[in-house]
Amino acid sequence: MPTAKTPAAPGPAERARIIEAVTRWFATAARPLPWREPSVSPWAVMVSEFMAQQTPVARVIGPWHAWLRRWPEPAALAADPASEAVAAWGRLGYPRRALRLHGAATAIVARHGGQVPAEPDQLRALPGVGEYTAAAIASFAFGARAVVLDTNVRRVLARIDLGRQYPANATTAAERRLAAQWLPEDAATAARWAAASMELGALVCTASGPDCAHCPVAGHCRWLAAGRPAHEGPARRRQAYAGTDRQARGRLLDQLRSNRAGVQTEVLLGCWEADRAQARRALDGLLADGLAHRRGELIVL
DNA sequence: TAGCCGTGGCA
DNA sequence: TTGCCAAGGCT
Repeated sequence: MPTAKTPAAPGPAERARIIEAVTRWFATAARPLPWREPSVSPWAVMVSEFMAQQTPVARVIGPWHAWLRRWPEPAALAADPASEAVAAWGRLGYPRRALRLHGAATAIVARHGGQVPAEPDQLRALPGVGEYTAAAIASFAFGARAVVLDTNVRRVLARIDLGRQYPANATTAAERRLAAQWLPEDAATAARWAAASMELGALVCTASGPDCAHCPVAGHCRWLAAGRPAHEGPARRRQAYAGTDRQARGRLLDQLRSNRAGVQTEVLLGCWEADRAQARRALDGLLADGLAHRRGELIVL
């Protein structure tokens, strides 16, 4: 057990020094992600944010390029059927995001003249855009001052400011207030801090095996100073996957993606042999979600 | 609000 | 091999 005592939380002056150090680190250590290029459109940033929801950034890069070649602006995507978006989503996972991105593009055409809105409230109203994604688009695409609170930033703040290994299971109001305290007044600095603190969490202050030896703010971290105490409280629940309805849905959808002309219901159900009732449940779910459709005797995307 | 919703890489 | 976890959102 750690014996070191947790130092006091950083005040405004120390926060400013930490922000300065992290943004300076970011200037040299940032990954060259294509959607960070100054020339990319808000739409391109938005696509990257949808794809990166719960998906490792490295896996997003290829599909992101292909997506924007095919649909360089919201109107182009909105003009195609949603099933094309689901097919192009490929194996990124959580295919409902493809449906939502298509819905968001449609809404952008309907409500915003085909231009991605800059206002967080208008972004937040789009399908698939929650608190995080709205703030991320506002910040990264428009340089706005927004509280960008993703899993990386939550972990960084939990360690630096709270002295804890992990944040709570779900984002709390207290966490949002804390993140707001960290937000620099100046919009440009705030946007840099948002990107830099996320990158620190992704590259250095990782969930498991954080690289404190190379952390630019190791000297300011309450968790490190306290001897890196282990997480207290209930273990973070992880959902099982093998053998679940989710896996069955994924299997069925994979068949539909590779057979765009359609698949006989019986053949489709047959690709999940383990549990007939579960296969049926998965198909019903896909149909209900609009990820699959009946076309005569066939099931199609 | 807790449970759902895919997929794959890595230790 | 098995478990962990990754730029969340929705109900």
